[in-house]
Amino acid sequence: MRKQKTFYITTPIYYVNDVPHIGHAYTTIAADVLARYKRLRGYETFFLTGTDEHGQKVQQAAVKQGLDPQAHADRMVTAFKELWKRLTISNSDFVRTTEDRHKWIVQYVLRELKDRNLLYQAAYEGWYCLPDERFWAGNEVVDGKCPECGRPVEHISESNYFFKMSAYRDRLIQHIRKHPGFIQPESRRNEVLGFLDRPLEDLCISRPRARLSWGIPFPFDPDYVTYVWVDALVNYISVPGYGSDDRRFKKWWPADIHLVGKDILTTHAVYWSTLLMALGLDLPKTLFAHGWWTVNGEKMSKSLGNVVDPNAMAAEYGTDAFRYFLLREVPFGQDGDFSKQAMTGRYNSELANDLGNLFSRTLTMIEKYSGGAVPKPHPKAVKADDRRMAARAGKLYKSVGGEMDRFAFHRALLEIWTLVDSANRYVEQNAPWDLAKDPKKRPRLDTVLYHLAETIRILAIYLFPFMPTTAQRMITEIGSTAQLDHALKPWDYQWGKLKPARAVQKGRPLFPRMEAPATIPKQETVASATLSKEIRMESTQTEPSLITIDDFRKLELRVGRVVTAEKVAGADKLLKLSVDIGTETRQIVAGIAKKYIPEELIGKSVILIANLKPAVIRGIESRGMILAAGDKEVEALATFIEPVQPGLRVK
RNA sequence: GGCGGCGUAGCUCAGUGGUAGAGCAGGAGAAUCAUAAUCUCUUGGCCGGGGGUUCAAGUCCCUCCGCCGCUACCA
Repeated sequence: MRKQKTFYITTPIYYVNDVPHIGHAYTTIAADVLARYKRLRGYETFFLTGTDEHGQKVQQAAVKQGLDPQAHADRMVTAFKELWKRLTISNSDFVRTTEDRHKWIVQYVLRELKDRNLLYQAAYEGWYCLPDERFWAGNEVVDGKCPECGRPVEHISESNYFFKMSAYRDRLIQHIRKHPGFIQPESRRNEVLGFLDRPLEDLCISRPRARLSWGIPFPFDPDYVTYVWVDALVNYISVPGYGSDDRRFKKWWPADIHLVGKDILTTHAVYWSTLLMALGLDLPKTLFAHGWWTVNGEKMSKSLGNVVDPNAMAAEYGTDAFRYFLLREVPFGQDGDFSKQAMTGRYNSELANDLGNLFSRTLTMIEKYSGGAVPKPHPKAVKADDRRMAARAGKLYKSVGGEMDRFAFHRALLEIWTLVDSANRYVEQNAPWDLAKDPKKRPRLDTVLYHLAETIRILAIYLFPFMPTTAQRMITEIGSTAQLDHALKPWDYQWGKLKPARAVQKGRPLFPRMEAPATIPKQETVASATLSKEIRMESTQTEPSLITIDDFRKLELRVGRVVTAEKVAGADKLLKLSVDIGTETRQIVAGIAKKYIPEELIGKSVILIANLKPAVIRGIESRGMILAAGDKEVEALATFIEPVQPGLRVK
């Protein structure tokens, strides 16, 4: 008997310091798509996700809320579990690092490392910021101050356990060179190799209990808890049975793929790989680092208040449409931008118009012209056009499979859409409404309608990993009894398997068209973007990055009208402006000369911070500041949609 | 600073040394089964600048400009 093919896929376990956002959703959805795809193709699949619950930040967050760390973690875990349910995530298990089954194995791993003589005790030295309870590397410290809070740091030395990571540097480099697919995408692989070009140091894997108690105790030294990364990474082997169930562990390890965000690639590529080497275990077959999402072109952050809530998106667009967008919009591995405009654009044109409408028109025609049952095709009425459709559908098995196996989700969807597009063209070219007018053309009409129905059945199979609910609906409404959350037989993918004569059941549109979001007036985005930038600067000082309305009120923002503008001699970026703010005319120096020529600014309304401390720039006094969008270079001045009086308060 | 990558249509990007492409957006038309959804045709490029190799360069080499990523022990 042939051995059952297996597939083991993981997401990172998510740190419970944060509520789930689009980044968490992205990784997990991608993993779910792969898991469903593999199951459909007959692989026994183990799909693991979970939560990482120990460590300093969790402890701090819990203390802040007056909670026990475990209680805090319990609360956060619910948010993740509920989100995965809502996003139809089909994980096989959900691990929490606070569970005994995991803690136990982490201790087993530590003992194993100790027995193999791979641990030693030494002093960990570094600059420590006491209020932040955080270490900083020498090059991160700015003038002896903490780069995060600006308070002085002290050089301290504490005893810790170190893992002899440095010993594995060469082996790891060799492994990465020998297995080009180990780290993907290739650019990330190069980064890791670049990282390994430099000396690799040993890894400090303990924390003194006196400083941090929320962690897994060292089994052989009660004064220490385990460094969270070691704790967390071990989940990939603790759950499938390392140290507890050899047979099960052999079945699943090495993992086929660890899916991670690009921010945690190094920890996986280096810490995890060397730990596995130390334990004498195989490395995972693939480590794939995907990109990050920005929102409306901006970095997502709490202080900007633009964090995308996956729950809200699923509620607004539907889970399947949200899943589709995330995987279709951006080549997997690259960064992407999320915006409601882009989301709605793809939703309407690809899901509602192309796919949803194809489905709708097909079912309607079967109802109208065929009494509501899938007609039987007539062999003699089959034409070249039909054979082309069947051939196109047949090609998807390989082409979609190839792209999926390369983790090129957007290309897999493009492949699937070639069939959607062909089907819409097929409808136009064969015009069933014309065939229906002539009873003699009945065989041809039946054949055309069957081909459309069968195309939909096949589309549903390929769409299932991406949009499970929609795909199953398509299958059911077209009159098939197939269940897509099970492995299909190879012949199920073949043309002609849809049984005729079954009644179709047309339901609500798959994807009702949506109103495009009103385009955000440019000025509005600009103003808020620039404002937030100011706020961001301040907010890095304090722990909760939100400001209160009172903080905001400290800014005296006023409408100004530019009266004169001239270049500042000897400075290529500066303009000297005089700005009418109603009660007076202010002289302001602004760094906008690369973008605007002085003449075109005269008469323009701008937003001015009126209570900014005056500054002297290039010997010219500047009393205030005008708002503009841009990071390093100014891209646009903030102004107003309606004409406004100078001096008016902006709030 | 070091290492790596990118710069092609309004936007997002594809492009093995051999006549510059797709999707979206824009323009024109056809059709009426369909969620006004579809289908056909179409406008639009000093391929970042300069230099070189070659019969031939978006593609190879050099250089400049611009943008981005990595540069570990908080997760």
